[in-house]
Amino acid sequence: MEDRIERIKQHLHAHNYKLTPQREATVRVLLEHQDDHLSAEDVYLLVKEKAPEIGLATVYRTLELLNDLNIIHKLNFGDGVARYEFRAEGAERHHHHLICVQCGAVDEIMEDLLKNVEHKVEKDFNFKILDHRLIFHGICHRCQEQEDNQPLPEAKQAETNINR
Amino acid sequence: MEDRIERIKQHLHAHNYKLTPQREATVRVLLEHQDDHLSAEDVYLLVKEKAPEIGLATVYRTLELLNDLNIIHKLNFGDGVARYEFRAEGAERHHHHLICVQCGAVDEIMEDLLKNVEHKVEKDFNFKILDHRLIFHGICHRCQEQEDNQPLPEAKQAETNINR
DNA sequence: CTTGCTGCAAACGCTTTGCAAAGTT
DNA sequence: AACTTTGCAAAGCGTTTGCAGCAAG
Repeated sequence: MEDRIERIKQHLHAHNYKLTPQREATVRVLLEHQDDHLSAEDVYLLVKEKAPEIGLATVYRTLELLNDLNIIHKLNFGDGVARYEFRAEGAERHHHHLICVQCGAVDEIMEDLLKNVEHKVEKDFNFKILDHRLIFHGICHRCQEQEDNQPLPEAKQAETNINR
Repeated sequence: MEDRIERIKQHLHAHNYKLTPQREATVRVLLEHQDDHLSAEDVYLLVKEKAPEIGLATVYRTLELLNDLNIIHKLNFGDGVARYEFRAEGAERHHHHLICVQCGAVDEIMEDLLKNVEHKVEKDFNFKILDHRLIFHGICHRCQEQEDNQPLPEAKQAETNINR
């Protein structure tokens, strides 16, 4: 944790940026919620608990900075809100997201399943791939179990509502 | 073309909606630009050429309606603008998008490359897949050729700028 | 004459920006 | 002193909504 912060500090310094208290607080919140895909507003509210004087604009600026420096990753699940997650340090390639259309949960697949597909695309279309995004929409295992046990008459709508 | 319009008309009637002149004009624009991934604003401007009195709100409402009826497909490439494309009538499964980060072009792959990957995900994660989205970011074959011939000093930035 | 559809303008939610004050070197 | 960074408020953007008028069965 602390060593992670230290490395990020170095990273910022290397690009002539400072790890101000506000930035550090933001980084800590992100580190503590690595699996949560927080929106800027989420981050703002969490940072406010530690540093109540921080402004929303600063959070946005910090997130943009961290994204530009490739420290975090800006995600877009199509619901009109940007979400942010830490980028794995080991420079591992991608992971993918499973979005449940019933409860809105976002799970992750940590393997890169697309090696073969990528090769095929690069060859067939002569397209040099730099990055890819793969999102599955469906029903998560938790909701499937619920359905089996107690088939609710009115399905409760997801809070993360894609392409509504 | 005309028969396609007629079928859409039936489709609307079946759900108690009318194919008004404004809606028809919008559908025609979409039909004429099936490969273009138009934004709502794009559609609006094109429709205006034929029906200058139309309002932007009507275009939005029409696009939402057509999307709800599964006649068109709302897409999100992560640049903060919704884009729309016609859904293949033959109920073919998915296709994927290749977005060039240099010129902003959006090409399509018409095959579904993910059959195997889907099976694996459904089995390994017990996640019932309803839909998926796969987007590759990279350099399209056109820009690659340009680069080879005349390596420009300052790369011209794409107009479709993802996660800027 | 009831119902749906439209255009306009205002409102909306998320994000960015201008600016003066505060902090850092 | 020169330069970042900050918080606030205002503006920006794409999109949605309220409403009065219009169109159509």
